[in-house]
Amino acid sequence: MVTIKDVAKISGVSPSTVSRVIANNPRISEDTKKKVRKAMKDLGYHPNINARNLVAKSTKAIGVIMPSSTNVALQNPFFPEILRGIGSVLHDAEYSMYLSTGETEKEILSEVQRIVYGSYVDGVILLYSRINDKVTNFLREQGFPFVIVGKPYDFDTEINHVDNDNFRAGKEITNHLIDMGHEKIAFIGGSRELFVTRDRESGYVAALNEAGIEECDAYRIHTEFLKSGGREAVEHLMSLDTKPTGLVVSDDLISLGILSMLESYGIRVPQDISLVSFNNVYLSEITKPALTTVDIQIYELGAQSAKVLIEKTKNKNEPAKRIIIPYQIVYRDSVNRLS
Amino acid sequence: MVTIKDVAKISGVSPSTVSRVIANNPRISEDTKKKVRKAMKDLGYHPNINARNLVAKSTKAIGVIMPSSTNVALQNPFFPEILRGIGSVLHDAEYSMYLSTGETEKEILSEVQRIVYGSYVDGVILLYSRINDKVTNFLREQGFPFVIVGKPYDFDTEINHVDNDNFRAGKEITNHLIDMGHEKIAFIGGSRELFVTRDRESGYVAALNEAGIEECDAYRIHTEFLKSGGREAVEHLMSLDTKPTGLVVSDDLISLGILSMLESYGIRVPQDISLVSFNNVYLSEITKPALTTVDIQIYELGAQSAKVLIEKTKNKNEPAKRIIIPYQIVYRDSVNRLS
DNA sequence: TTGAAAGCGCTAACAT
DNA sequence: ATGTTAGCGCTTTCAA
Repeated sequence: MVTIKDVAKISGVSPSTVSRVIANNPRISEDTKKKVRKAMKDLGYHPNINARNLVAKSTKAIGVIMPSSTNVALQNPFFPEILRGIGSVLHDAEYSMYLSTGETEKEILSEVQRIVYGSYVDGVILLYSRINDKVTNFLREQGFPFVIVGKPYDFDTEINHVDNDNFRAGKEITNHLIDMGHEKIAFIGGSRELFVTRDRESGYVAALNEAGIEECDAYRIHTEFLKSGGREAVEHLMSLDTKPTGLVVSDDLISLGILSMLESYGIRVPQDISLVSFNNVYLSEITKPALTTVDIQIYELGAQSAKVLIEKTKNKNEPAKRIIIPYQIVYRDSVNRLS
Repeated sequence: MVTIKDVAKISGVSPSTVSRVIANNPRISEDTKKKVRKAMKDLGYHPNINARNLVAKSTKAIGVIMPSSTNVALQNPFFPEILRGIGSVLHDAEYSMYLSTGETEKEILSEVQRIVYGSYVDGVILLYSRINDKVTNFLREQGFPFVIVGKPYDFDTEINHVDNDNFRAGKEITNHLIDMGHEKIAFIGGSRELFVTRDRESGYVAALNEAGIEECDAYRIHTEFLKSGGREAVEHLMSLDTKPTGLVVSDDLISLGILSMLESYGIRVPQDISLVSFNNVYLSEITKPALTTVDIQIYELGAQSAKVLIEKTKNKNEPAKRIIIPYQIVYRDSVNRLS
């Protein structure tokens, strides 16, 4: 391994001068810089990150916590896309990304403790937000820089987070259905533990209320992701006396399952029932019909969270931020006007 | 920060003894170990990874290179799943994972050089395999431990790789179509640059040949992923005088697009045309119809590659391995017997 | 079984 | 503008 000393020897300066050249210290003459840089190149020198981190007490690395699990919901294309957003910002800032996947909360917590205590990273991005999350609590207690993609279950003025206005989005997309003449509108959401689900559902309820449409419990369904859940939801809805003519579904992935179930039942979208959903994952474009859905800008969600976190790691006094990424409704073919 | 010295002071031993306790050195008496461990716990001591790496000249970390890009193909659920497989093995081995995403080959190369030269990681997993890849070349020249998920374009006896037998899989799934009475079978694949595409296609061709079915160029289509590509493929195929009755599609994601296009044309699957594909991403279960597809065991692909790589980093003399993960055909509803 | 001392590669006062 | 020195937290000879 080529060290700073080798470079120093070859270029006839001291190690500290080499170090200063690396840091591009302005008090080093251009001449020496040139000389040293040449030596670095000739020798193929690259700084050893561990030595540097040791003294700098900073790693220029961010930990990303991705709740992996056998649950297929986490095979969501959401993740590669948000990683892409994070990665892009980190790359520009010359930070690295440290990815932790863990199945259980306990596993995740011990991972996080390891990387925090061991100075692996300067900050952490949480790609999930659960009610009463131990990881969040730990990070908070440690005063360690972190940011949540989504909404913290508590202390939301103290905790950095990047989110959409899911309430408003839920309301707006429901209103779209109402504007198109629908009144019997059902909501199909994922786990109630997740804030996204709750917020989107509240928006849905608010829209109904404002429009003077009575909401009914039978129209609000929570399902685990995908196939089986989709089946139950559709079966339940279709067993009702007054069947809905519109569906607000809280995730494109769930919509896929629903779409498939509806087809089994010979119910056509949008002719027989209209459907809107959330995320605008690329899949929503290639379903039949293509989905009218809320584009939540996943990439941006990732990019902004990385940006906020880096600021925070650089300046511990940076106040906690809440960043709301604007959404946009993408109108496609899954909604019909009810005449 | 609590250091080894603090622990030493509290427990009344020397720093080196503490270090030995951490390493669980057998020559330290159980008594001292107990004493030291208590002190570590009381103080909340955690080893500083950078200091350790610096002297150990090993990081117990693996770099994973994920070709991110705006190309939606990379929003493939394949990635979260393979990361899950890798993460699980790394976690058990107490390794950490560095994730690098890069848009261009140049960007990826410089990332890889940075983490290799800077001793960020002990080894690298490449989540892609391109023809004449600079990154592969670099790693090979450096003699740096790495493994490719897929097939190396060259030196495949010298390079660790974990792959499926895509040729055989392609042949077998095509044979399934043939067994079901199909003769006019088309192939729709992704980029020809990718070995997966090539191998699966070769398998398809081999099956036709063995069955004495003449292959024709008009039946072999290569498309970029998803929507637009799917459209062209279907339009082309349906403009033919003798339209195919069977389709071998090289990726579930492409199949989704194709399915959607076919439906636009009023062509029913499997009544009018049968379709088989590859990967068995969870989506293939919730399409209408559910897809008959090759389960390539994505999780296993990731887990095994991590395993091989860790072995290699621990023992540089470990010979290069080629690991073939068995596949399995999952029969669902997208194929009809032709009578 | 334990301690003392050196050193991993780098940065950052403090000198000059 | 550059060199000298100390030290980051840890592991590992070498000595006892």
